[in-house]
Amino acid sequence: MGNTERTQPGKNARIKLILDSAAAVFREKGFRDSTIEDIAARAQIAKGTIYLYFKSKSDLYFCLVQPALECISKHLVQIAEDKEDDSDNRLRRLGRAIYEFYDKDVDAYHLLIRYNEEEYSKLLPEDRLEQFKCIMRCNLKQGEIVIQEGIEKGVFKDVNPYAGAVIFWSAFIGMIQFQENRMKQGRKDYRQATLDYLEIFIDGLRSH
Amino acid sequence: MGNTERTQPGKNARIKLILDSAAAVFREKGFRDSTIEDIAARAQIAKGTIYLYFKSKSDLYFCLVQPALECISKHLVQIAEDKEDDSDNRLRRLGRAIYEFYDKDVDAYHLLIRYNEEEYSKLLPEDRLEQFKCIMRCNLKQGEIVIQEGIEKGVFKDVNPYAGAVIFWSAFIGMIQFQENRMKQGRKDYRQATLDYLEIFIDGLRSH
Amino acid sequence: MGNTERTQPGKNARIKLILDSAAAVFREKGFRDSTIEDIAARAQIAKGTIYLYFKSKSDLYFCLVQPALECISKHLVQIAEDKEDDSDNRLRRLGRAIYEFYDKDVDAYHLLIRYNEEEYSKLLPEDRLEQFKCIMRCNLKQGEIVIQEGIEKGVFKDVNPYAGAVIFWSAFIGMIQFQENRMKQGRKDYRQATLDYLEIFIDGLRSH
Amino acid sequence: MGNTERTQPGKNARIKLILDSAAAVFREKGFRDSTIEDIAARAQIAKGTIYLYFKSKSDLYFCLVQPALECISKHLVQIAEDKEDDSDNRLRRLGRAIYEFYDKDVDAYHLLIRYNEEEYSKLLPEDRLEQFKCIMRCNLKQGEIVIQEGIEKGVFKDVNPYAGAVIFWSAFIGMIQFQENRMKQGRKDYRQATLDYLEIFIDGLRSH
DNA sequence: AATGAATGAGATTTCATTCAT
DNA sequence: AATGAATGAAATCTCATTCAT
Repeated sequence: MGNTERTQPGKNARIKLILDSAAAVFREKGFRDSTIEDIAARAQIAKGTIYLYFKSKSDLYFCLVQPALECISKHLVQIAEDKEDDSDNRLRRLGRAIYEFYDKDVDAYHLLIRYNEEEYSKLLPEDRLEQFKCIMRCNLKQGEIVIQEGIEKGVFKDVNPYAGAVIFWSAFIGMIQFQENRMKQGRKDYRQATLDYLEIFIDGLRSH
Repeated sequence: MGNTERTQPGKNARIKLILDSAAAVFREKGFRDSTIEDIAARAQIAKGTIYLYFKSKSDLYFCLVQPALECISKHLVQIAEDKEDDSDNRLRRLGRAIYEFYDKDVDAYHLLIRYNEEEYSKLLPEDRLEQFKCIMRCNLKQGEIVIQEGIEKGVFKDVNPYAGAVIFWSAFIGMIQFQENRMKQGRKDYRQATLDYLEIFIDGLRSH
Repeated sequence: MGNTERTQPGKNARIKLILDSAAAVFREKGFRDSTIEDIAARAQIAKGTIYLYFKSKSDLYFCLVQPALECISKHLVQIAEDKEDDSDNRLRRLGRAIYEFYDKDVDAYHLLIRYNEEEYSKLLPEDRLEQFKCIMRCNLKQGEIVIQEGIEKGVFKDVNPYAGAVIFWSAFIGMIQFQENRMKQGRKDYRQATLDYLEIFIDGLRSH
Repeated sequence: MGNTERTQPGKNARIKLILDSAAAVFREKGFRDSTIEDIAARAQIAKGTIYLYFKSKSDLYFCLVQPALECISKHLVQIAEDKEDDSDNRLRRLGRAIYEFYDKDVDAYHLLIRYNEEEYSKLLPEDRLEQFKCIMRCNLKQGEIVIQEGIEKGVFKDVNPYAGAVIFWSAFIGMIQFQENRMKQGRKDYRQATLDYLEIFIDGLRSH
C-alpha cells in the first residue's frame, strides 16, 4: 500500500506519456490508421506496455477524449448559466471558450470534433459512443439555450435555436480550419482577427 | 479499331457500374471499412474485374470524387461570374447550388465534403490529393470573390473575404448535418426552412 | 452458375485438404497449441486460404468433429434399437462399433473423446459445445439403454445403468490407450485380442 | 549458515504457498489458461517472486504434480506388496486408495490424471515428462502385479494383466467423472455406491 | 475480358520472463 | 528477498492485390 503511493507518480507519468503519444498519433493518422505500434514507438516504449494501462485501443481513445470533452462541457455550461450577461456576449464567450480550449490542447480539440465521424463511430463500443454523443448534445444545448434566451428578449431573430447552435458550432470549426490553413501557408497567427469573425454570426442573428 | 469502337460503350458502362457501386458502398461504410469485395458484390461482378479498370482502391475513390468535384465547381464559377446579380443574392445562389448538388447526389456530396478528412488524405497519392485541394480552393474562391465584390460595393462589412468564404462553407455543412439529424429522428424534411438559415450569414455580413 | 458447378469439386478437395491437415495437427498438438499457421503449413497453403473456407479456428474444429460425432452416434442408436439381439451381444457390438470408428479415422476419434476437456470447452462457442454435449449424451444413452434392458431381463446385475454406461465408455478409452501404448513400444497390433477385453466388462455385469 | 537455517523455514513456506495457489489455479483454469499473474495474485505475492523459486511455469507444474504422484504411487506399492491379502481384495483396496487420494486432494488428482494430455506433455521438457511416465507406469504396474497373481492363483481369468490394469485405471477415472457429473447436477454424494462399481470389474475378472 | 481462389503482410492483444529498484 | 513495470514474440483474423484459367 505504501508502495502504491510511491509508484503512483511514475504511473501517472507513464499514463500521460502514452496519452500524449496517442493524441499526437491519432491527430496525425486518424483512429483507424493509427496502430498501437505507432503510439508505442512515439512514446519509445514497447507495445505491451500500453496494455498495462489501457484495456484496448478503443479504451485508450476514450480515456483521451473523455476528460477533454467534460472539461469544455462544464465551461460552456457555466457560460450559458450566467444569466446576468447579455445573450450576444454570452454567445461570444462560448465561441472564445471553444477557441481557448483549442488553443490549449490542439490534439484534444481535433479528437473532439471528429468523435462522430464514421471512422470512430464504427470502432467504439456502443455505450462509450452514447456517452460521447450525450456530452456533445449537452455542448450544443448551451448554444441553443443562449440563442433561445436572446430570441425571447428580442435581441435575436426568431430562428430555430437548435439549428442556430448547429450552425454556430460548424462555423466555428470552419474558422479553426481557416486559421490552420493560414498557418500551413506560413502566414502569421492572427488569433484576435479570427475571433472577430464570430461577430459575423452574432450580427446575423441580431433582430435588426 | 472497329473492335475498340464496339467495346468502348461496354467498357464505359462497366466503369459506370463500378463507380456507382463504389459510391454507394463508400457512402455506407466509409473508405476504410469498404472492401473491394463489397463493391464487386454490389456491382455483381468479380473482384478481379475492378482491377481491370482501376489501379487500386485509392484510384477508384479518386475517379469517383473527381468528376463530382468538377461538376459543382463549374456551377459555382458560373454563379460567381454573373456580375449582373447582387452580391448578397449571388451568395444565396452559391448556397442553394451546393444544397441542390447535395440533394441530387447524396453519395457524391458526402464524398466531397470528406475529401480532406485524414482517413482519405492519408490513402491518396500526394499528386491526387493536391488536385483535390486545388479544386476545393477554387470552390472556396468563388465565395471569396462574391464576398470581396460585396465589400467593394459597400453591401458587406469589411471582413477578410477568404475567412468569410470558409465560414460560409462550413456553416453550410453544419446545416446539412442538422437536416440529416432531423430526418434520422423521423421529422419532416423542411428544405426551404433549412435554406432560410443561409440568411443568418448573409445578414451578418451586411454592412448594417 | 455453370462456374459454380465446375469449381465445386475443386472446392470440396480444398475443404478436405484443410480438414485433413487440421485433424492431424489437432491430433498432434491439441486444439489450443495448434495454430492456423501449422494447419496451413501442413496443407501447403497460405494462412488466409483457410479463412476462405472456415470462419474461425473454432469453426474449423467444429466442422471437423461434427460429422464424425453424428456418424458414430447414428451407428450406436441402430445397435441399441436392435431389440432382437441379446443384451450382452448388443453391448459387445457397441464396443466393436466404437473400435471400428476409431480404426477408420484415428484423428476423428481422438478429437471426439477430447471434446469436453477444458482446453476445448473454454474455446468453443456456447451453442457449439451444447450441440457436442447433446450428441455425447445420446451416445452414452445407448449404452445405458442396452444395460437397462439387460437388467430388466435378468441378464445383468442391478447396477445404475447410467453409471454402467460411463464405465463402459471410459473402459473403452482405456483399451484404446493400451493398444496405442503397445504400438508405440513397437509391439504388434493385436486388435482382436484388444476387443476380447470387452468381455471382462460384460462378464462383470452378468448376474452370475 | 545461521542465516540459511533461519530462512529455510520461511523459504519452504513460500514454496508451499506458491504450490498451493498454483494447484488451485491450474485446477480451475487448466494449464494453458492459468497465468503466472493468476497464481501470484492468489498467493498475494508478486509475479517475480515465483521466479525466485521456480524456473518456469512448466517447472512449477512439474514440482506440483511430482510429489502427488509419488505419494499415491508409494501407497499403491504397499497394497500390491501385501501378499497376505486376497487378490480380489487387494484390487479393491487399490481402487479405494485412488478414491481416497482423489477425495483428499481433488486438485492433485485432476493434475495427475491429466499428466499425459497433450496440453501438458507438449509443455514439459522431455526429461520431466519421462519421469512422469515412469511413475505412472509404476502405478499401473501395481494393478498388473495384483491381477497377475490373481491369475496365477486361479482367482482371475487369464487376461493380459497389463491390459487389465489399464482398463481398471481408466474405469476408475470414468467413475470419478460419473460422481462429479452427479454432483454438478446437484444430486447427493453416494461415495459408497460409486465404489461398489469397482465390483463390476472385479467380478468380470473372476474365473467364473 | 472476366473470374475468384490464393496470397501474405499487417493489426490487435496476451503473457511468460526479465531486471532495475 | 521481493517487487511489478516493461518487454516482445506469437497467435488470430482481414483484405488489397495478383494471376492461372
